[in-house]
Amino acid sequence: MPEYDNPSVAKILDTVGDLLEISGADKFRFLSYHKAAHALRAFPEEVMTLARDGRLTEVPGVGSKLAASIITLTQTGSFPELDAITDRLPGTLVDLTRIPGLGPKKVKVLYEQLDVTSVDALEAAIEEGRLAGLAGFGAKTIDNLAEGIVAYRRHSERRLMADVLPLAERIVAAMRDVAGVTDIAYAGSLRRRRDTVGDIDVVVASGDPESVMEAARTLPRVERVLVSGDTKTSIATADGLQIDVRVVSPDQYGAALQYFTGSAEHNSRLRELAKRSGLKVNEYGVFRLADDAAIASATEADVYTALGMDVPVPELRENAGEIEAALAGDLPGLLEGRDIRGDLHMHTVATDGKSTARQNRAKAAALGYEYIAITDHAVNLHMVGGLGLDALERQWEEIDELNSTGDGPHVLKGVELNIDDDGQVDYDLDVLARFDIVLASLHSGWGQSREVATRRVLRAMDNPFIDVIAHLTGRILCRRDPIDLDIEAVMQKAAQTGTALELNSYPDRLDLSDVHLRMAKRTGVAITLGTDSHDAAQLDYMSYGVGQARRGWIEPGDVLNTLPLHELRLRLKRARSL
DNA sequence: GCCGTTTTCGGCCCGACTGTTTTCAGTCG
Repeated sequence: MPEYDNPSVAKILDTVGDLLEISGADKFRFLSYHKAAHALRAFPEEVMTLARDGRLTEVPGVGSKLAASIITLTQTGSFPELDAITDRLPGTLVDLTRIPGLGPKKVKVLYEQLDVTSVDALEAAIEEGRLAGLAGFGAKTIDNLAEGIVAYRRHSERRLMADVLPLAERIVAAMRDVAGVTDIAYAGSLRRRRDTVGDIDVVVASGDPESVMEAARTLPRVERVLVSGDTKTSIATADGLQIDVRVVSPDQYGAALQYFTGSAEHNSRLRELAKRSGLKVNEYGVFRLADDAAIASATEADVYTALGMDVPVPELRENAGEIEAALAGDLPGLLEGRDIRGDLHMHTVATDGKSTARQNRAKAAALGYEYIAITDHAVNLHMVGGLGLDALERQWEEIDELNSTGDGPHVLKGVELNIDDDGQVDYDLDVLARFDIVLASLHSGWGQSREVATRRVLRAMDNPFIDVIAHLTGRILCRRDPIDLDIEAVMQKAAQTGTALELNSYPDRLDLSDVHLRMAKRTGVAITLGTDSHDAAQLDYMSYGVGQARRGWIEPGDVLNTLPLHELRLRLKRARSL
C-alpha cells in the first residue's frame, strides 16, 4: 500500500485545484481543493492514520467526496479527480501559472489556441511571434510574459526567514523617516515567523502617501518597479526578492497591519465570519454591511474585538484552530523568549565549533541563562573530529573548572550522539550514564525508506540514557528534504519512553516543524529548545526557535528548558535509571 | 466541493493595479 504524508496529498489537491481553474470550473469548486490542501498541511495528524480510521472529514474543508478520493489514493496510488482532469488537460499547465503575470485564463488560451503546454514552449512561441494577434495578448502583455519567464527561471524558491529579516528591518528603519509616516512595520509571513518567506510586506501609515510610494520606488536595492499606484508599490531587488509596500491613513493602520499580516486563509475565514454577523472586513477596517459605517480600524486589537474575539498573535494566524480559540477566549499562553532558562545544544572548538566552552558560557551569562549544555559530536562522527573517551575526560575537567567558580550559568556535560544505520550510538551505557544530558540525532541516510529510518530512531529512543532526539527529520530548509519518518510512531515512542524531542533553533533547520510541534504536544511529548550553535554569537538563534514554537502552539509547560536546573534534571529520561 | 445557532440548498471574502477585450477582465496578494 502506498504511503502518503500530508504535504504530498496536499500537493495533489492543489494540482487538481489549479487544473480545474484552468479548465474554467466553478470558482468555489476549485477553491475547495486549495482550502482542503491548506488545512491538511496544518493538520496535526497524519493523513494515513485519518484515512485508516475513517476520520478524514475531521480535517476542515474535507467533505465526504474528497475523503473518499483520498482513501482511494492511499489504497491504489491514484487520485480519481486528478486522473479525470489530466485526461483533458496536460498537468504541466500548472507550471505555466507560476510565471508572474500569467494566470489560469491566459494559460487556457495559450493551450487551446497555440498548444503551449510548457514554459519552454511558451518561450519559443514568443520568440516566433506566434502570440501576436491572440485575443487578450497585446504587445505590453507579451513583453511582460517574456520578463516573467526570466523571473520564473531565476528564482521561484522561498528564502530563510533569518536571511530576509535583516533586510526587512533596514527597509522599515529607512522608511520610518519619510515625510508624513506615523507608523510602519513589516507584515506577512515574516511577522508570522514562518521558517521561510517568499517576499517582504511593509505596511505604512502616513498622511502623505505619495511620498511613501516615491520612497518605495527608490529604495537602495531596487532593480525593477513591478507595480506602483496610489497606495501600493511592488519592487524587485537585484537578487529577485519582491518587496510590497502598502500605505494607508494613520487611523486605518491597525486594519491594514492585520490584513497584510495574513495569512490569506486566516483573513478569508475572518471575513466569512464577519459577513455572517452583518459586518465586512478589509484593509481599511471593519464596517457594518447595512450602512457601511466604520466600526474599527485604528489598532489590530480594535479589529479583532469588533469581531467578538481575542487577538491571536501573528504566529498563530494560519486558520488552524486559532479563530475558534480566539472566539472562545481560549487562546494558549505561548512560550516567550524570557521563559527559556538555558540552551541545551551547542558545539565548541573541541569538535566543529568556533568558540570555547568558556566563551559559550559568557554569552549565556549575557543572555541571562541559568544553564547551558555543551553537546559536542561524539566519536563516530569522524569528519568533524567527534570526541573519543580521552577528549571527553579533558572536556569534563574543563567544565568542572568552569562550574567551580560558582557564579554564571551552570554548564551541563552533554553530547550529540550519532544514530547509525542500526539505531546504535557512539558510546556504551556506562559512558552515557556519566553525562548530564545526552542528545542523539541522524547525520546520514537521507534517502532511506520510511521503515528503515523510523526503526533507527525508535531503537535510539529505547536507550535509557538518550534524553533527547535532536533535529528529528534532518531537514535543511531550502536545501535538503526531511528524512521520511513515521512521525506518529516516533511521537508515541517518545511519549512512552520519556524521550524529549528537540526543536532545533538553527535558522536553516527549525526542526521540528510547526506541525510536528503540534503533534508532539497532542501526544504529550516533552520539547527542548537548542540552538545547535557553532559559535557563541549563535546562541542568539534561540529567538528563531521561540518563534517556531509559538507557531506550534507550544506553551512554557511543554518545554523542559523553561524549568529551573534541578527540575530539568528530574525530567530528563536518565532520571528514571539513575 | 463544502457546509449549516437564519440555510441539507444556495450560498461561498476583499480590493489594488495593469493592460486592453474602452467599461472591465485578469492577476495578484
